[in-house]
Amino acid sequence: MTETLPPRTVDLPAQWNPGEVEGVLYERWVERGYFEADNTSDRPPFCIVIPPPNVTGSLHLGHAMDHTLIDILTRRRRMQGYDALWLPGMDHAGIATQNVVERRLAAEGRSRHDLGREAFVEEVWAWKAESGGAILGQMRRLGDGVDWTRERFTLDEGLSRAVQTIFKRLYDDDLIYRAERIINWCPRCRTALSDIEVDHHDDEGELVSIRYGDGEDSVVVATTRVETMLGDTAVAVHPDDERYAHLVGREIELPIVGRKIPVVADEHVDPAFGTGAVKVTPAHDPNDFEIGRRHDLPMPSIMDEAAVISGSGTRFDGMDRFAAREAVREELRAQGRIVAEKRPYVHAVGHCSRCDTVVEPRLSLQWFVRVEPLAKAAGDAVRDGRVTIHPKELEKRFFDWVDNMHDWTISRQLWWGHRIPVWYGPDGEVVCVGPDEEPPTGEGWRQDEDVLDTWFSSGLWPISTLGWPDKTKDLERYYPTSVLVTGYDILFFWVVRMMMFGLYAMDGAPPFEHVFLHGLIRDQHGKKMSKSRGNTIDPLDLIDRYGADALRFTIARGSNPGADMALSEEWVAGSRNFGTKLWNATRLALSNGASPDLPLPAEADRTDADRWILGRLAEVVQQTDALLEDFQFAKATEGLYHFTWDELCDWYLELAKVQLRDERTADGTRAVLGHVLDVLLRLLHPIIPFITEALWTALTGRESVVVAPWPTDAGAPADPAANGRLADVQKLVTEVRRFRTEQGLPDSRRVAAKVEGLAGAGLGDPGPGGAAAALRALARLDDPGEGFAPTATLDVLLSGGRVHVEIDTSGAIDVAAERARLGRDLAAARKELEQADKKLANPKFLEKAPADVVENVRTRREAAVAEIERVTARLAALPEA
RNA sequence: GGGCGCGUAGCUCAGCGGGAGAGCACUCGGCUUACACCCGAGCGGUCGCAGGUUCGAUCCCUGCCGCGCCCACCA
Repeated sequence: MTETLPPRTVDLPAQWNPGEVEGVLYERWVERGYFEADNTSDRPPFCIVIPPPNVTGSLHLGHAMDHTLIDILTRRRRMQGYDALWLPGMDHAGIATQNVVERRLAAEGRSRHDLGREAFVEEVWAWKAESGGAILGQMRRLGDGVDWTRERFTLDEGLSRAVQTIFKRLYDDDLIYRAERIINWCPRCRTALSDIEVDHHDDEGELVSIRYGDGEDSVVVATTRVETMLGDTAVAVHPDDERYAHLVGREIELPIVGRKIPVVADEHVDPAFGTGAVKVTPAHDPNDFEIGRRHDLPMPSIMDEAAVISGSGTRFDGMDRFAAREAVREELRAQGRIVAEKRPYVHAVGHCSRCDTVVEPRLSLQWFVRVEPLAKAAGDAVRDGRVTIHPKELEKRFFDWVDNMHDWTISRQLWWGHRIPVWYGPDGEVVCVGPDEEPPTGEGWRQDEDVLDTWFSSGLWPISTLGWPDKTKDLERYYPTSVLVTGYDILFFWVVRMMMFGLYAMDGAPPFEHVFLHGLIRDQHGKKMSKSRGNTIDPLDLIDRYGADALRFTIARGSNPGADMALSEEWVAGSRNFGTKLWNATRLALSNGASPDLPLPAEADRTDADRWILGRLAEVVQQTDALLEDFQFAKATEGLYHFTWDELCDWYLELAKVQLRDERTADGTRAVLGHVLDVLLRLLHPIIPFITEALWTALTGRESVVVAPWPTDAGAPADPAANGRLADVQKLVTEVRRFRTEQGLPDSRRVAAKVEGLAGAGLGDPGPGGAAAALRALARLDDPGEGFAPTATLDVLLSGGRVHVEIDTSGAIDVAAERARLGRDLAAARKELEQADKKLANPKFLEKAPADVVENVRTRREAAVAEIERVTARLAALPEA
């Protein structure tokens, strides 16, 4: 037995006040340099790319999720001895940013065109500095260890250089080209969009069939976009379509416009759809454009950049496209050319993903990335295992996308972003300027007006933040980065782009080894959060009211790989409650002198409860470690939650109270408690850093749990015999409690009881760690005294045998309640018996099922039989109601 | 139109071949010297429907119904 140490004096307030403490702890960690990486270190590197928050005004739950999960991974790695580096990012060129400023201007009745390019860019910078700084400051409240200083995220100069470098390389490799193509055009943003920035959803439109030409030379075509007929330059039919064979090669007259247009034969036309004839508007439809190219058709554009009819040479010039649609249709109707109409006609229409304006396919001169070789490299990196996607189910989506990706439109007709580094000379010269080259000067030279897609620069994040294109120490040490954590919704936008550029720029080395894709946070009913629905939750508000740890714990606990999570305030409150529970458990332990510095009792001196909790601890350590390694945040968190609450607090602490009151076991219990809490707090630290810091430092007196080692080997191997006895004690206690409740005995009232059969059931230990002591304390029983007159008896079947409890309830027992309770037990046992009998009566089951399964059923049957016997006897012994 | 996923307790979700689980909500009883942000006990489910495979199916297969997401140039 170890010598008794005086209880440690502790300074733990009765209450945990996250609002007061979290910020202070965070500042302390920063001051002590815990979050700083050291590229000269010989520790293994752990580098993580942080998704740039979209600057739209405030922190939202998506960011909170990214940062919480990233911080969990990183804190664990630090504890494991890694040299961890964050690559925090800001979205530099984002359309969202520009949109915010444009909206602000619009509110004042102005537009960017009133300001001019330079003033507008200034405006955006100002806004970005203000809001971006604010957002990043808000991030700190989550406790992530990111150095969010201005210098860190404003890598404008470096990023510009990286952008220019990669552009030039791709251009020289013929992987960037400029061409006139049909692209997605947003008439409101007045810019080109890539495919991915277009959302398709079903809209109610109309399908109008129009007769072109007259008499023999007439054909009926159907369209959902009547107004585009002003730009028609042909009618196409399938080459094998006999109905129209006679028309191919002839010309028919286009109504309204009066132009003669040819009928061409093209494989693209589906003879089974509609009339089998299709109008061809090469400048306003991607398919028609292809047909136009194959047949060398003219491609007149009949709309301007705001989607207003223009240059058609008709009276419709100057009308908006939708107004023109009606006007043209009515004109055709007046001419008797409308053959049929279907309205509403529901069909998919593309919308600008940012402003929801209906996208207009538009023929224009744009810059493109020739995606095929880059996308193939990205696909191969996953196929050959250089990059792993978690969860694996999302791999297919990744491959489908990467293997079928169209060329990427990278030019944007916006003012905020990286300018395309191409200069045009007075005689048609085109010069792509590299980062260390001087752009040509002189009369008539001008730079391309367009800027690059935001994802072009964002795609460079893992390399540009490490100093690329220079061969820096950071790049050498931290590339490829370890993990990318982000929502599955930007897999294609961002992840794929980073992979394409990273692999290209770094000669086949991918930008990260693992991609972990988390789900989206939804409201309590699983609905998408949106301002219009009014179901948005402000993470800062939650942090204010419940603490950052509570929000982090909630996010971790709900974060099943690839699945969305429903978040409600109740969940956050529940997490806060967990923190409080942990706090109070530690307070109890400390006030009883628990410490991890005390030596664990020798094997032989351990009580069953000690053995059980130490065994469970070892399992929890092993399990938590494995789950976090596999990005299973929810399971890891859930496991810790149940261990802490259901096992440690509900059972071990209650049993420990008994052990602490007895000299023989007090010191051992202090040691076990101290040990278990020490390890548990370290396991929980990545998830809830603040409260664990406060508790762990109080418990251990050491510097900080941030730099404490991650537990790998703790507790003790499981002791099945002790576990079995403890399970019996738990069952015994629960049965007595159940009986008490049914009999309406308040918990506060201790009742006298005589317990027999403990020794026979293997629970004969009379000491503080034994069943009798536990039963007295946890089931609130007193030893029988003078004049003990039992009024009720209770039999409990345990694995080791039957225990008989006689209880003095000081009065008649509630027979009806007792009958009801026993009745439920009997029903359950009979059902169990029935199921077991059914199986055992089946010869095929006995023949084919594995031996252990059969054995298990037999055991259960025996238990059921014994239970029925026990309950029946009890029922018979009860007085008549 | 193609692909993926989901339908398990009132709600949100785990479990995914052999005894139906958690949190919240609900009912009853308790301020038992860590904790009422708590403790104890309990109620609650033909595991979407119909077939099939199997000794055995919530779990595997097929079909259907309902829901969601992603992708898509069919007028």
